[in-house]
Amino acid sequence: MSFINNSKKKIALIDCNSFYVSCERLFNPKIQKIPVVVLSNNDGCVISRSTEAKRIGIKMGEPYFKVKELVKKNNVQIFSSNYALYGDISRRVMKILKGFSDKIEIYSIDEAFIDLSHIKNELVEDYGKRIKERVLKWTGIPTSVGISNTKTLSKVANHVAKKNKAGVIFLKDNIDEVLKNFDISDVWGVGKQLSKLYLKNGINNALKLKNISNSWVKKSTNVLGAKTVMELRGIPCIELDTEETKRKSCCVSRSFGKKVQSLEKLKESVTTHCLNAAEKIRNDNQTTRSITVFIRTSPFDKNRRYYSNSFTIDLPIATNNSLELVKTAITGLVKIYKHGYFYQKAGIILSKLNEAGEKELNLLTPILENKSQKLMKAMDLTNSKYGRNVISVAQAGINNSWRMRREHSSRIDTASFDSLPKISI
DNA sequence: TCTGGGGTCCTAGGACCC
DNA sequence: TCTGGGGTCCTAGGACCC
Repeated sequence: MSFINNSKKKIALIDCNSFYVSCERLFNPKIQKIPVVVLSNNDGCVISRSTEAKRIGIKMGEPYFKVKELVKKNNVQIFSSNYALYGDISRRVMKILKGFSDKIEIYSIDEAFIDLSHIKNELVEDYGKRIKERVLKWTGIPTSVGISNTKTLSKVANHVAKKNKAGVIFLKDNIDEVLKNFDISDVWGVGKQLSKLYLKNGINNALKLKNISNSWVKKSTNVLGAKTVMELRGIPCIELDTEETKRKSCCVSRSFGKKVQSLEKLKESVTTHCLNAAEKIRNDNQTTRSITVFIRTSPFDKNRRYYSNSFTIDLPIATNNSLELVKTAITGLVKIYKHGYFYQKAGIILSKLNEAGEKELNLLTPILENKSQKLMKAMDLTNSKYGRNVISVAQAGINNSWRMRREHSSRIDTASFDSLPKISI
């Protein structure tokens, strides 16, 4: 029997405030104090809001067309998302965080857990403040820091820190008081379905969830539900994942700027997605043994019949060859395409990913691979040098009418001096 | 007119085997 | 007419996350 002393464990969650908005603000002094929102791909939904935008009632995830009035009335600045920019800023933030603890889990583009167990209790809040200050000073990105002894509690602490002036909370005493005022649906790991279940049973805040009986949770939910409860009690159940593991699947999909009816146009988009996915896994030195293609009409359109379908094809030999993947995906697409529908989205998923170079036993592989590998390498090199999709395949089409809308892009490029704000003295 | 995209993990159930 | 039990592996679909 072994004892793990968890009483000293301290996990910090550093979360960038309104991350995408903050990134846009770095390069645009005029939008510092006014309401700003960033839209999802295709200018579809609101996915990042400044405090000012939250205050005037723009909700997270709301479709853009529903808030257009509000936007107009309040002179809200709108941006299409620019993931190249956000990814770049994110890497800079994470690099700084790594300087504070090598036990770090980069949890998403805008947040990371770090282990601060080595810092004494009485110093840890100050340490959190130093992290926040350094990230702000070196990147310009504001963050909130929540510290407690499990990941779930540090999420709670972070929530509280976001509303707190200092922006840093070490949640150690009065935990129950905080949990009592913490909405059940805001608890990490409690989504729509679990919320519904808990509310039905009178569990409407985090404290009630913490005090629920073990047998009830196990019976009514699953292991994840039980883990959340334990974590609220201060017992670490969700380990810090410090390994930088490679992805297990790779999905590329897009909604269309305009609804698509023809098989030809669907082929163009599926081809484009395949090329991008193949490039991604080649970048990670991976190969795939299974490709899924899917298409669907809009689930929101009540006037037309809904159709959604997918087709998965297992590949006899693991590959990351663009041409081969395109060919396979198209045969799948043809099987599920139905004439007469207004398609809204298409995509592909590569799964059963493996490390490339783990050779399979097949006599033909070496000869076939050599030639195509050289072609792929040349393609990737050209595209990274001269811009994405400079080299493509004919099937992907050009000037496609189905491509996504992106009408509010700031077009900021961190590799270009032109993007820097100019100061006149 | 207009409603994102990319992941992970878990579970139930089927296929298969001895 | 009677028709086991237990194990593994795989997959699709659901729930959750940001």
